[in-house]
Amino acid sequence: MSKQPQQKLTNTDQNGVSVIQSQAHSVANSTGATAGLQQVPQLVPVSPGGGGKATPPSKMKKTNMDKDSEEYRQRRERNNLAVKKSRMRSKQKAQDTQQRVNELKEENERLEAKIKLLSKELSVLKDLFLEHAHNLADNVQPATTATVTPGDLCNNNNNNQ
Amino acid sequence: MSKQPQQKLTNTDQNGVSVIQSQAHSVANSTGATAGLQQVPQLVPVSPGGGGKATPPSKMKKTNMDKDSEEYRQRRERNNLAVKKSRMRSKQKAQDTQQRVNELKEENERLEAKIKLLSKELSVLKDLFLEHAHNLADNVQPATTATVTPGDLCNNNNNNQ
DNA sequence: AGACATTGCGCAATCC
DNA sequence: CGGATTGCGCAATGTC
Repeated sequence: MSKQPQQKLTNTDQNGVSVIQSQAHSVANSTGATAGLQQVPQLVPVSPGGGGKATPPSKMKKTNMDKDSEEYRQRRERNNLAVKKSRMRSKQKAQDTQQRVNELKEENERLEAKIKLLSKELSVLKDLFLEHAHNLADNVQPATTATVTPGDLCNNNNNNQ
Repeated sequence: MSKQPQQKLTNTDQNGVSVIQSQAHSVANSTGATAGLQQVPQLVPVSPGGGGKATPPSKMKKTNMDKDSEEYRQRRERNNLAVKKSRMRSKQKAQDTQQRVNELKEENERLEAKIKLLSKELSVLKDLFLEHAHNLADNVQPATTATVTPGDLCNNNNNNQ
């Protein structure tokens, strides 16, 4: 959804002239408001100084900065594609991460439940032992007076998944 | 640190046609309105004759798409700000999510360790219990196959992923 | 050194 | 009307 008028000429290469249609109007270009004020200092590959490394042909940067250049267009298109891909991946990753959080949260709950269960079991068992110790100490042997039914301890571990 | 001068230059015709306009002008750059960089001046010559601009009931769409329009520039700037903010937030959120994953993973390990411990404890106690039961059984009825204690039901807690 | 990947940013459409 | 989102293209930069 969210479709917007956008022409996606997937011109898979094609030498010769075409595609590039230039519509003259809409001259909106130069940053009008910015009446060419102080421009940010552009970092320049200066360095030669005292004969440093071999400064390669210090030509102008990209002699063909011409947007008309076919090569330029080609590069742009490629980059646009790459950008799209990258963003898609990024988004996907974020989504995955979010999902991971959910999964981990779920598992955490599960584990905590299990801990609770085990703790309870342990507690019961310990009580049982204590009680028994009592009985022994009292020199009494009422067989199973207490509610010592091992069954309670055994019917557990019912969690799966 | 990665600040780069940048220039804007976009054109997307409302028609949906990607207009490629080429203007072989010099590489005049401007507007470095990049994050927290100076670049304060940004005023356009105020409209002469005061500002009694009555919003014309324009039926036409965007008659004033003029980039020169002060209003336009203002809107753009505002939007740019909003965009920046939004993106910042988005990024922050992603980061937080990632961190959450890490935290959850850590906690998970912690919980699992605890489970392991509890399980072990439980196991030991149960064994003790069984042993004791055996003793009792031996005293009461020395049957050979009397080892049919409920233990069989209990030796289970050893399953974890 | 060329190609693809990332990233910051501006623009415009759209959502709310 | 105005901020918030989002898709997209551009250019600088990073990485291989």
